[in-house]
Amino acid sequence: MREDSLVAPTSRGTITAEGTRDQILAVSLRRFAADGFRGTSLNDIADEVGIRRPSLLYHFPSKEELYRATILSALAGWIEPLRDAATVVTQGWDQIERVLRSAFRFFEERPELVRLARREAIDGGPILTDELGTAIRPLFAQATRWLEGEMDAGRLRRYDAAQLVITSYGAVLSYFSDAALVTTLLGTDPLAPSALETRRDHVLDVLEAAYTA
Amino acid sequence: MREDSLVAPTSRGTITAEGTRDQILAVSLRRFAADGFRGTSLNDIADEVGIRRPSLLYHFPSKEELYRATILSALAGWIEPLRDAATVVTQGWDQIERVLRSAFRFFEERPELVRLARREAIDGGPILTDELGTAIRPLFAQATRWLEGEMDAGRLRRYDAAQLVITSYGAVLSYFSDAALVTTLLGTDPLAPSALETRRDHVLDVLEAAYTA
DNA sequence: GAATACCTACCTACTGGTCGGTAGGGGCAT
DNA sequence: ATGCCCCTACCGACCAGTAGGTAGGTATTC
Repeated sequence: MREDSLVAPTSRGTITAEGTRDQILAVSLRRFAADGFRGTSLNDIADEVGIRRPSLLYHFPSKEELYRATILSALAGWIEPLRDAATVVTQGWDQIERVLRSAFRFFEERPELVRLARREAIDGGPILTDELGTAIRPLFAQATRWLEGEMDAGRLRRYDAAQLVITSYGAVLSYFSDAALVTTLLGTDPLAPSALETRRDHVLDVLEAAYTA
Repeated sequence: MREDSLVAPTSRGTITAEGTRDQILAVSLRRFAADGFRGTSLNDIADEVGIRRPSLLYHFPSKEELYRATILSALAGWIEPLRDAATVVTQGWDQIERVLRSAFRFFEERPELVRLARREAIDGGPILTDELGTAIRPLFAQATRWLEGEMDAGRLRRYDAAQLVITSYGAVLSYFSDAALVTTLLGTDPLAPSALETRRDHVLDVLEAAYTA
C-alpha cells in the first residue's frame, strides 16, 4: 500500500488525472470477484480502465501485488463498518439482530466482495491466511467472547460459541456467494430486492429461534 | 460419455489396460477441486496420470468435455446415496437428523467434491445450471414439499421451506468449503476427526433448536 | 533536468489442441 | 503359421493464441 492516496491531484495533463490507481483497484475488485484471480487477465483490467497493460504494471509491480492490494483496499472499507456494527449497544438477541442486519445490508451492497472472499476462502490462498486472516481473527475472537458472556448470563442458549459464529456467518454469506445456484433452484433472481428481504427475514427468524430457544 | 464402460477388458497389451480413463477422471476431480477449471492445466492432469497430454485428449475430446465428464461422474456417485438418505422413514426432526447425518458423512468422505461444487456454485458456470441444476432440483423440490407437510402437521416450526433448505445445506457445506478459512480462525485442522465430530454435533444442535422451537 | 504517467514493441513461458506416427494385440484369409 | 489389416492407446513435435512482465521511448508537468 503506497501513500499517494492524497486527494490533492497529482495534476497531470490527461483528463482522468487523479484517479487511475483507484480506478484500477475498483475495476480489479469487480473482475477478480467475477472471474477469479486466474480467470482475470491484466489486459481485461487495463482495457476496462482505458490504459495499456504496462501502464497498469507501472502502478502495481505484479499481478499478485495488484490482487493483494485489491483485497486489502476492499477490506479496509469492510472492517470498519463491520466493527461499527459490532459495537455492543445492547444485550442478547437484540444485539445479534443488530449485527446481522448491518452485515446483511453490507453484503447486499457489495456482492462482488462476498464472491471474492468466498473464492479466497475456498482457495485458501496466501492472502487469506496472512492478511485476511489477521484482519478477521480479532473480530471473530471478539464475537466468540461476547457470545460466551451472554450464554453465561443466561441470555442466549448455550452452544459452542466459535462454531456458532461460523454457522451464523455461513447462513448469511452462503446465500450471496451461491446466488447462481439459488437462481437455478428457485427460478427467480435471488438478488432482487424482494428476494433479499425474504432471505434476511428468514435468516433472522431461524437464527433467533436457534439462539433463544 | 462413451459406452466403453464394459467391464470386459478391451484386452490390450499394456499392464494398466482397463483403468486409464477412470484414472484420468479421478485425478481430474482432485485437481479441478483443488485449483479450479482455469487453474488446472491438462498437463497437470496428464503428468499425474503418467501419460502425455495428447493421450489424455484421446480419451476426452477437450478440456471442457473432461471437466463436464468429471463433474457428471462424481455426481453419479453423489445423487444416489443422497437419495437413499433422503428416503422418508420417520417424521419430524428425526427424519431431518437422519438426512443431515448421512449428508455430513457423505461430504466428510468427499471434501474435493464439496469444493468443486462450491466453485461451480460461485462461478455459475454452464455445467452447474444445466446438469448439476437438473440433478439437484428434484431433490430440492422434494425436500421443500416434505418440510411443508411436516410444518402443516405441526411437527416442525413454520418457516419458508425453500429458504430453510438453503439455510440447512449452507450450514453443512460452508464448513467444508471454507475449511481453509476455518483453519486460520480456529488454529486447528477443521477436517480432523474430532473437529468434524464437534462440527456435526453443533450443526445438529443448532438446527434442532431452530426446527423444533 | 527530473519526475510522473503513459505508450509501443518485444520477450519468454505456457495454454489447449492438432498432426502424423507407432507399438502391439485381435481377427482373418491364405 | 504367416502375412495382412484394422484397432486402441500412446507418443513427440508442432501450432496459434495468450499470459505476465520488461525495455526503452515520449509527452507533460514541476
